Amino acid sequence: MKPEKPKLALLAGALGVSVATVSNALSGKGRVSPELAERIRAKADMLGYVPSVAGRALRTGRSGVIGLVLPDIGNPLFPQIAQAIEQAASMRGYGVLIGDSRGEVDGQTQAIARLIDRGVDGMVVIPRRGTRVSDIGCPVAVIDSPSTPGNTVSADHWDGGRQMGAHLASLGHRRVLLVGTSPLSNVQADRIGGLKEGLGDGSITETVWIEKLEANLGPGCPLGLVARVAQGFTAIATLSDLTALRALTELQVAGIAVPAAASVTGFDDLVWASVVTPGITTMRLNATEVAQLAVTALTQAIEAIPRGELSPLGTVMAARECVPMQLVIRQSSGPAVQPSDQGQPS
Amino acid sequence: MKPEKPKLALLAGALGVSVATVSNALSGKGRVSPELAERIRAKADMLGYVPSVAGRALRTGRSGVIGLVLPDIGNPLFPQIAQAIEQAASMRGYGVLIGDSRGEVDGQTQAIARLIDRGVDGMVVIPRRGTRVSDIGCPVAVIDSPSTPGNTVSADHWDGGRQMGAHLASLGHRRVLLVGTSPLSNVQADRIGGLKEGLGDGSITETVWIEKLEANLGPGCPLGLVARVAQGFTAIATLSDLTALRALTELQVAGIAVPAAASVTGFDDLVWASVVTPGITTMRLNATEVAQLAVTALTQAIEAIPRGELSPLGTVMAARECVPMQLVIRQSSGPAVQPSDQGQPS
DNA sequence: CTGAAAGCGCTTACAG
DNA sequence: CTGAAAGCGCTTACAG
Repeated sequence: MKPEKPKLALLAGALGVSVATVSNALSGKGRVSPELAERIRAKADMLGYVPSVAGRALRTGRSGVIGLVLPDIGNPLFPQIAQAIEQAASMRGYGVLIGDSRGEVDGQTQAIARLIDRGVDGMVVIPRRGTRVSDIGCPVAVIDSPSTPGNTVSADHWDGGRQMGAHLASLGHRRVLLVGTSPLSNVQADRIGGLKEGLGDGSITETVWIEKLEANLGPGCPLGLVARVAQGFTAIATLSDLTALRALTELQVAGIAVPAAASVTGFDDLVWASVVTPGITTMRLNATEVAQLAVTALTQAIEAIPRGELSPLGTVMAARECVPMQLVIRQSSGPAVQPSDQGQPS
Repeated sequence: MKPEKPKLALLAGALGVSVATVSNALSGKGRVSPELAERIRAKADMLGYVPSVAGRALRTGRSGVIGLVLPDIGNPLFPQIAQAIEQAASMRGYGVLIGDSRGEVDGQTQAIARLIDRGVDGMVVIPRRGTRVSDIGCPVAVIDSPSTPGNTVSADHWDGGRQMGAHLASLGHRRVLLVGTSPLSNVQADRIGGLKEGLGDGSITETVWIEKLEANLGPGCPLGLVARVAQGFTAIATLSDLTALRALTELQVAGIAVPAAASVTGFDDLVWASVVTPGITTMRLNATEVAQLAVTALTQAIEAIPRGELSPLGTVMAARECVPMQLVIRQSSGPAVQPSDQGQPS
């Protein structure tokens, strides 16, 4: 039923002009009289002509595809970022090829290599903790934290921390437990720094790294928050919504009311933050904007490469951008309880 | 520094043979003496030769890329599936292009069209609720539920429900509240059916659809579970881990101990199910196996198309496969409380 | 067993 | 303003 997928030659034949002219008309390179161009465009639409990506790629040396390299699935941010990247890319006419690191240590390197072999024009990489993206033969946009050396686009994790710290301080919290997973993460380090700044000098903080805790007590061990609250901590400021969830339920089960007896906060505004009771106060990450910046910077870097040249080794996009995070206040944070306890922090 | 990316001609030149022979040797089509083939392979490895996908695609009419069409981000299953698909595909030499439906109604159709225009050889689609994937011009593998008409690969959601129902029945639960989001979902309908079967005739169930509840009470409204427990329901069997989380925290905040006073179960074993206290009893979905089946069926369908032919309209893979789900018992389910209440279910 | 040649569908100097 | 021709890097009949 459906007619053969139309090629350039078919279109040209149907119009009685050369393929060169059709190509020029459709790519809008000028060189064609307005009337003819219009006729050609109309016919192309009518026949549903779409240029073959293979033909174009072979001729131009550009695939029109970018790669998206992600750390392993552990990061629940993945869906938002992936969706946002895809949307931003397709608005600019690029496809997005998945390059998953699979949680293996050198998975990232392999994923990058696979993408290069597939001929991507460039890639967006969200590096694994502690990894640096070294010179690879194509433009790269890195999404990480502002304190990452080199050019990256990121949310302003430090300022997000500062906002959250200020929020807690304004509620009267002076003794705050900070809970993260790994001190090696640039993102988490930024958040911690901002949190301390926002809480101000009058506050006492202590930091718990789950990775270390679990190395001793086993995965999924209790975080010992009940004891911490007894010690006088009035707020648990976590560095991710997943940790916040863990903290929230650990307290609830022990009969410690949130936020009446202790506040709990998260980061990123992931799906469950708003679903849980009480809703989790968190910092929203605007994935759409981060993706937009990354893709814009990347495609500009790609398109800046002169035709036919290979990209300079280790091209990294020129941008260094930072988008603000936004405080989302829900019920899990409230006024600090009166200090009714004289225990020392251990 | 790095040498030019080697092309076939370069390899051939370096070895003093024709490009045809190099091509034949590397593709293992026979036709080349074992010794020569070995020499060619060695040289190719040494130079790091990787065939240009564009050249190959143009010549063979195959892109070596499959599309992955996903419903909007709401589905937290996304990461697992995407990762598993990518892995299965790359094992078979295929790349994976993202096609996100963006949550719009006709986003799915648009995503499919974009992928076709990009020249994918076939695609895996996880359809939006109620959508049927109609004839599109390439092979398709659909991941949905076994009760979806047409060929699909899926987890055995019905049997998963049955297992969960049996688990609850064995703990003495006779009055179980079923909580899902939408009755239009094939997956959820299967799970409900299985649940009822597993609970057996001796049980009373009632079903709550969050979509309807929220249409009246607004998004994020309480599920009214406290009242249900007072009515004598001893278990809340939800159809997803996100709903389980919502139920769990709603009960905890009201001081209803889980599982001492009521059990809560979920589905899919998503990341938070094991992080929360108490851990959520759930049915694990083996995304890796589902993806493997889908990709295998898809690539077989692709490779069954004779060279140069376009795929028969609306080719759908031949397979209809189903992988079992696995019960994961955690602390959120326990023995039913003694019936101490004579209220009628409303 | 090996090679010369054609051609996949485009885009782009170059002529006219 | 328009067209004829070359060529991007492969694979595949077809000859030898």
